[in-house]
Amino acid sequence: MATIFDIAKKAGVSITTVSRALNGYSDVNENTRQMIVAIAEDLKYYPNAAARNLQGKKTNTIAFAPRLNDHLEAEPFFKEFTGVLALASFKHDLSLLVTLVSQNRNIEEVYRELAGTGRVDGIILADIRPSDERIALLQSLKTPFVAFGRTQDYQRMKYPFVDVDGKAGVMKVIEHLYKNGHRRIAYMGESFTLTYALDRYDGYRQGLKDFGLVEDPRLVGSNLQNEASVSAAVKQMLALPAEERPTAMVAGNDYLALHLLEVLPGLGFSIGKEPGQIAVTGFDDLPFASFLQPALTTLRQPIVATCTVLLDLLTALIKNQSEPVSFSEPDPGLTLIGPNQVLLQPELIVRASA
Amino acid sequence: MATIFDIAKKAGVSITTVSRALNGYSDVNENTRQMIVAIAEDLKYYPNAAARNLQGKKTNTIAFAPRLNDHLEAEPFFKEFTGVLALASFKHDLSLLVTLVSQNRNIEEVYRELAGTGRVDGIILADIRPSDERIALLQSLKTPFVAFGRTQDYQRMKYPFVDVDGKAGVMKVIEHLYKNGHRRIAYMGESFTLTYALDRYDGYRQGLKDFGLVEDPRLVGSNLQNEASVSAAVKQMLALPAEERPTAMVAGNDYLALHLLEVLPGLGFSIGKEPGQIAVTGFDDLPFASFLQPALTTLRQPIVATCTVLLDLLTALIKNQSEPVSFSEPDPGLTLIGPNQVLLQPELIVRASA
DNA sequence: AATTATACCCAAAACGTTTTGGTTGTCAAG
DNA sequence: CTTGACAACCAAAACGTTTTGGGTATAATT
Repeated sequence: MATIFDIAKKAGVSITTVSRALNGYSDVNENTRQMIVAIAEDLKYYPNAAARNLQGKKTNTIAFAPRLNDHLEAEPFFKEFTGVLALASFKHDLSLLVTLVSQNRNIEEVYRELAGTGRVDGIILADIRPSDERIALLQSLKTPFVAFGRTQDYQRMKYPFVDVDGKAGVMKVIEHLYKNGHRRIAYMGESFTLTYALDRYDGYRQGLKDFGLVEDPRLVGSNLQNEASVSAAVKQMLALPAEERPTAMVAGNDYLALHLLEVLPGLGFSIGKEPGQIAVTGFDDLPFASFLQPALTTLRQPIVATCTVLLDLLTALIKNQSEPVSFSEPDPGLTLIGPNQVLLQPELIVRASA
Repeated sequence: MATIFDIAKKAGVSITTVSRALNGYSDVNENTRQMIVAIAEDLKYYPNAAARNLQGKKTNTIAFAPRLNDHLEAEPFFKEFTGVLALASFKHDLSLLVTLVSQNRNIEEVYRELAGTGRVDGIILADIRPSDERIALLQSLKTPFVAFGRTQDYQRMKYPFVDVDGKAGVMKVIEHLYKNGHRRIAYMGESFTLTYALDRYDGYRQGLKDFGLVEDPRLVGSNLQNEASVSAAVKQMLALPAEERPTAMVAGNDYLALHLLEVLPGLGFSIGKEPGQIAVTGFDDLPFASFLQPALTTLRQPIVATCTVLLDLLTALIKNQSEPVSFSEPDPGLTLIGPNQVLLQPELIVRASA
């Protein structure tokens, strides 16, 4: 690999001049520059990223460092999200460093290593919990970062994030179901360790309240993560006396909804919006949702918009523009709920299942 | 950020000793080491990655640098693949640097930058073409790399790769169709710039030949990439006299098959394996394939096995074990067709559509 | 008592850049 | 003829590690 020294020798100038020529400084003669550039091309010179970094230059790389969930229920969403984020980064001319963080590993260590040691210019967090140590850590490290999701104390902590309004989303679902005549609506929830899961459940409770329904604990499943647990929860609910059974089931994500579609027919229940059928809804609108049988009524998570805004925020922070930025893809469902704190609305996609 | 100097000062030793203590060398007293480790923890010291790199140390990072396709037909596969690769890298304790390479950008530049400048320990290529400049380039740079897919001259070039045997796969499909009575089988192909696409088409031709069928150019679509082009091709084929029409359509990937499922009913044709219906097959077995209506008969691409083997090969190369390695997930469908050249068999998944 | 071995430590070089704080020479203005 | 401005260049420091090639005690061996 050719270095700046090789070029300097060949050109008969100092390495300073080579560096400045290549970086477009004005204090080098145009002829000299052209000669240097020609030699650099000839030698196939490309600057060593590590050396450049060590000088505190930008890496043009951002990290995506989600905490890995033990249950891989969220894996399809992870793949979708990562893919979209990679494409979005590409549009900003950034590389994406994907570093998964295992649960049991020392969280602080991982993020300090990412933040403080010149590997990346900024970090995107995901899988935020109601109370998440990582926020304060990254703030103290003064690394540009944006979270996908928020903690409970987001107002006080004033960190930048993008979140999808799961609560409002599920409330829309409840409204939809209520208007279709449903009065006994069950909630099939995932593990409640992450904020978004709680948020969606919150939407369920608020939705019921708004329509004067009371929450029946027997109609709430939690910590569901695979077909077995869904099946168990469903059986319990459907063992209730006919008039106490749910007529609709709101799932915390598309995968749980998918399991419902698999389990219910086996128990002799039909799924759909007709009277006598059980209505089922999901959350995310993953690519398979529209192909399910019946097609799944769900909330579409605006993944592309999310990634776009995440990157808009992060690149602004990296450039040290602490002021709120304007977004490259302004969205009707976008609200600024604080400085650099963005809330996006999921879209209710009504299909055949509810 | 604390540096090695801060620790040295506090401990009253030289930076050499700090470095060696932290890196587990034997020439430092156990008491000294413990003191140094304690101070390091206290100061929340984490070594600067750039500095370490500059010394030629490993980065524990590998790059995934696919060439971006202009048509995004392959996008769902890209997402799936990237996600699985990230998870696989995680299991090897590696970070994954995703760098998309745009078509029009100077290819050489990108890969030289990745390879020569200490950002990553190795590279995974994808979207290989029959003749692909990148292979020779990376070989000349002496960077560890593995390709997903192969060039035409893979025997001569002797570079490591993992490929899925698209030719054998499609041949299996043809056999399946033939045995179900089909004699007029159409092929709906994507753009043929990438090797795998040609390979699949090759399987189609060979399959026909094996069963004594002759290829009818009117039954071959190429360069299909969206619903419109699929629709046009289909209409042309179905405008043929009844006895010359295809009774089965083999698509080059699941997305094209999906388009077929959308287009055919609108033209008054039913899809399935019954006489009178048109049989449709895909390739990839993306997550949605089983949910299509009718469920798609397709070839399952072993993405997890592919990524596992890619990483087995790459980590071995990084460790300088040029010898073929043993694979952590030995697969029945795995063949070693050359040193470090692995071929995996796709699995025929028969569902309702054919 | 002199030599050798061993344990422990360190100064300086090296990695390849960018940045700092100059110097030198030329030309125009005074 | 002097001064100042400007263009063009450069030596050295800096970034934070690891590695090289030692050194200096102390203990063990002759």
